[in-house]
Amino acid sequence: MEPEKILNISVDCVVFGFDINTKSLNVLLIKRFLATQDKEEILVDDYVLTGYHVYKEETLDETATRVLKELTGLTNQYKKQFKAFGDPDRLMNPKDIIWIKNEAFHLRTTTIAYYFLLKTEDVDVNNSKKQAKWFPVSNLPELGFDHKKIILEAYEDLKIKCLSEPIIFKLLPDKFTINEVQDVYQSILGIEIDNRNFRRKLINKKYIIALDEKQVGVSKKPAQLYMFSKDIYDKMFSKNYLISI
Amino acid sequence: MEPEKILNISVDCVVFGFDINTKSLNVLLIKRFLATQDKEEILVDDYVLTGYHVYKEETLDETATRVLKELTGLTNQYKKQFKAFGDPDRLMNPKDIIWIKNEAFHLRTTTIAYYFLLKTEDVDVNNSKKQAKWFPVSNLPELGFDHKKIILEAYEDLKIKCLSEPIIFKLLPDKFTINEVQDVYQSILGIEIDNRNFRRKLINKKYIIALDEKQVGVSKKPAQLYMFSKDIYDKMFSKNYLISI
DNA sequence: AAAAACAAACGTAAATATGACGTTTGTAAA
DNA sequence: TTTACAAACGTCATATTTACGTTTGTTTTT
Repeated sequence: MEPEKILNISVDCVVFGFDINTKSLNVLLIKRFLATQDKEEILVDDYVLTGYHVYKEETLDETATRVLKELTGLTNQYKKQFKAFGDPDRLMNPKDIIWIKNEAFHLRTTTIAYYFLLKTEDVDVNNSKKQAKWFPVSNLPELGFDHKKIILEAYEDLKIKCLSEPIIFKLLPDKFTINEVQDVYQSILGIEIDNRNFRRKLINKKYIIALDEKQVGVSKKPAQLYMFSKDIYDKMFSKNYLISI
Repeated sequence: MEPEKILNISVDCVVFGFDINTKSLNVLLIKRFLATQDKEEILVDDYVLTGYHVYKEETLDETATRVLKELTGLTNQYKKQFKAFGDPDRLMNPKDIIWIKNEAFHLRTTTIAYYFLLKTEDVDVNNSKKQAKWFPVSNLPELGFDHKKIILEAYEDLKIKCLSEPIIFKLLPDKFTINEVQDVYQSILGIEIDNRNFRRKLINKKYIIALDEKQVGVSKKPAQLYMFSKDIYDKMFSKNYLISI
């Protein structure tokens, strides 16, 4: 006889980090643990996203924020809820059978998936209790559960979204060079962009502000630093949508 | 003492229908019923989205498809899962207290929200058991629960998405005129578009095919009919994203 | 001190797209 | 026939894009 199913809601977080040195878009993953009925923890040789079930008095957003903080120590990072995954058979692992009075119940876990955008340099990977590690999106390790699917859907969403909103700057430090912005686009979209045209286009945006500062400590001509002005951007697009039908 | 909470997962559907005659983007809503503890049904004087809880062996997509079919009889319509709503206090109504052995439990319902795109003319509103009715997005009635919020978030998503993907054609018959396409954009985005420029732009798209047919039964010069070729569109954008950084 | 290396930054010309309009055309109804 | 009117076509100035070539300003090497 099939065990009864008990509902469970969790949040899973795809943490995207851009590495400005290797020019690579990465995902932060942890080693997978299996908890058996006896609460013993067994390390399995693959990686998973971090997630947790939603607490009783918590909103979904709050769960995501909490999960990120526990993993990275960071708060106030850009996050987006992009998809819920709730197939009845999306399970799972021995932990998903719970025992009530000697009767087995299957947990059916629906997960609300979020992605975060931040800089790899902001995360102290070694300080984490969780054996967290960065992997390039283009070269993911073996992944547990349906987490590969979740990462790829987050990535697709990011690709589309970064073309219609200036979220790219969440992956860069406050002060950046034109070429660094180009690096992010190239890395996310997997394309080559002509630097001269890209440069002109970006500099002409009103919301890209040239600072009175240049790079320091580089062994070539140091590049001009810029910042992104959210204020100006918001004013420009407050009412009208960019029409490019 | 606070009653314990029991989890529940539902799907709610925002059914968008374009009315080609009134040139209006509408939402299909039903009168709200309240089921009390005694299973008596009380009609409340506001409207709600249609939704239902997710069956035991159902995927979320299947639930959405089922809900749409029960409401409209239609299958194979464009649908998109756009957001999960799961605030702990997002409910509620008397139905959301359930009684187990004289003990009250609160249902905490997380809803996975979908929107559908179709033509109002495809739905026989009167045939529906549910007292379904179309309302313009710009003039919604009093809405129950957090359904106004859900509709508005669906609408925002649609506005952005229709500028980056050709989903607009899901709101139109297979054969349409240029002006009808313009009507849909104007209605969704709430803007005026210059007809001469719009026309030129649209006709130049390779995936807009002129048919050997014209409108019939109109009392003015009958317009040329066109169709959208998904094949051609997919080939054009199969690999590369439209870069407009 | 001069030269080399090299990314940063600037420049240009042709092709294409856009925005803001005016004009013609084809059909049904008067 | 004529009229009404949306459908459909046309034009021109400006802006944007594409595809390249060239110069500049540091640091490192000679």
